[in-house]
Amino acid sequence: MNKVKTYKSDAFAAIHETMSGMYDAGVIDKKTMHRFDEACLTPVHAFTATEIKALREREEVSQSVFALYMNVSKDAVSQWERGVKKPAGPTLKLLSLVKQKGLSAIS
Amino acid sequence: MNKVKTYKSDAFAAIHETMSGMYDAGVIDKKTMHRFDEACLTPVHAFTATEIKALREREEVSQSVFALYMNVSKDAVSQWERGVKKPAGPTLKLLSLVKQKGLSAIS
DNA sequence: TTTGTATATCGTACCAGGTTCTATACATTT
DNA sequence: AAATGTATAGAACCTGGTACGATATACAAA
Repeated sequence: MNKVKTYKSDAFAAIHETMSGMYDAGVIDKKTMHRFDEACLTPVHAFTATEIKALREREEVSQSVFALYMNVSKDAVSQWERGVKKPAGPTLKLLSLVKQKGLSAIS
Repeated sequence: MNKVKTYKSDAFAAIHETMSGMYDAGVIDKKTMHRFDEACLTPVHAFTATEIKALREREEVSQSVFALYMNVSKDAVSQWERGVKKPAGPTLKLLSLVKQKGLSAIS
């Protein structure tokens, strides 16, 4: 974390570089830098079955196509929307990305 | 899939809208439209343990921070890089996104 | 009407990925 | 010397995701 990362030019990159510079300059410590990384992440909250279905229908795709984007089976999507299985971990992360940035964010 | 989606203005959106228009006009059928959706997705290939470690080090973050981005435990990242566990499904999708667009793509 | 396609539900069963816990080791920091 | 950050290691557990059918509906075309 000592070097300044080579980011694509977006808001996040700019802020991160600024923070990295502050760390390099000794203005903030590693712990703060770590907490900053946490703060930068999109919050990953749980999704209810109906929320997932609403999200998919907002994107106007079928369960099959939605499954393709998420890289899961169509059965998985069906089970999410019926409350049979509850997505977690990386799956929640993907759902959060779609909710906040749209399907194109993960295409 | 009948209506044209309200996309953010990027290349993918433009192409997708064009394709949707072609579908609405009857130029292409549903099957083609579906195959188009597949083609638009970033290919999700498997990752070896060393590839994952190299990817993380390219982004210059620790296993803990990388785990935060992926929304998994730090142990999970460690297991990936040692070949103990092999990520699949949604996890592979996230790794692919990071590889092709950088960590900022999933922040 | 009949046929075919696309979509979605339902049930079963299985596998393995991810979690949690603990312990160890090393380098850096204070 | 003590504390912290990073990474490895192994074990047991749980459940998410997969795969296989079968069923049902809606809609368009033959």
